[in-house]
Amino acid sequence: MISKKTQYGLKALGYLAAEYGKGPVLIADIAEKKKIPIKFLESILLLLKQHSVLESKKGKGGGYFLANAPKKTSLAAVIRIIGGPIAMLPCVSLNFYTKCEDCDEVNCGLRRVMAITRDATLKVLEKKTIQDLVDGCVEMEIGTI
Amino acid sequence: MISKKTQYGLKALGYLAAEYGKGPVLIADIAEKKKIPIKFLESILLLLKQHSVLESKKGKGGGYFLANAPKKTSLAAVIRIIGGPIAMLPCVSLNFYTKCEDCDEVNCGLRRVMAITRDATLKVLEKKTIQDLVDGCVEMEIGTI
DNA sequence: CATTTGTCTATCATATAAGTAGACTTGGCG
DNA sequence: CGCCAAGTCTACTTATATGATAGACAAATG
Repeated sequence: MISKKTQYGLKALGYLAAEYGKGPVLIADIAEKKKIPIKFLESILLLLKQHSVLESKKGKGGGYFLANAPKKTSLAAVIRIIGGPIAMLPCVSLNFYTKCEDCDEVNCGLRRVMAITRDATLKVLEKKTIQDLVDGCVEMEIGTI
Repeated sequence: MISKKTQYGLKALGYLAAEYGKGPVLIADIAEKKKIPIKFLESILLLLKQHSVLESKKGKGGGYFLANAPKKTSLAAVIRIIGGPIAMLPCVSLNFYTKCEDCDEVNCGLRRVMAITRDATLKVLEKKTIQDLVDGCVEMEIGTI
């Protein structure tokens, strides 16, 4: 289970993806449309900005907007920023690895299985981007037709 | 991330899988070998027994043992018993579904992606069993040679 | 310079996780 | 029968994470 925080962050990004190219979007606007507590959302957006997923503009006419095209940011990246590790165990995490006390990692059966699980999950989350979070009809891959 | 509790449960099952067919195993034995706080382990094993994953025998010569052959119990089943949902969001959980307030599930982009992720994860966890948790050399699939 | 908007710090409430203690029950065995 | 070895159950305790809120501060626009 991902935290509410991560969920809120992903929803907000989906909204910003839909508004991409239309200039800054108000925090209050996102909060209302996506039904997210505004002060909580503030901290999430700030975090995403600090990790270069978002950019912002202050003052009148300001707001938040995606730092890059929606397709450029994977869901895995976002989840790692807000929610931390994607793997089910610290000892199989690629980005948040911590050594497993009390077990020989080389022979650990649990570790072996969890590594496989991680790969399967990541295969999806690395490929999907915040473009895929846009609500409504499924976005077609136009490609280079 | 799965909880320590789930992790302990899986490790314990891995140990019991290795001892399968050799009669009851003491809680204290599992706790020592797998370095799990004994009282904590007690409650986990009891929970697994209540869900028919384990059986136990009381009194002298008693202990815990698998209710079925190691291959018969999937990791998904165990994780659901101890740790709850496998999906990343309640609204895409197959076994612990709760309706998503504040969002139209049909059109929710996040939900769509999380359902795909869940499928990828489950494909592994439904297939792997506690047989796969046995430490040491990778178990070969002998099959019906 | 005043208003709008994002930024930052601090705090709080609650829930969950993790672990501990001790009494109770069951069953084997002499 | 009666002891002892095991699992069973109840009740806490403590630590940490989560979710949320309030308010002061800083920057940019017009």
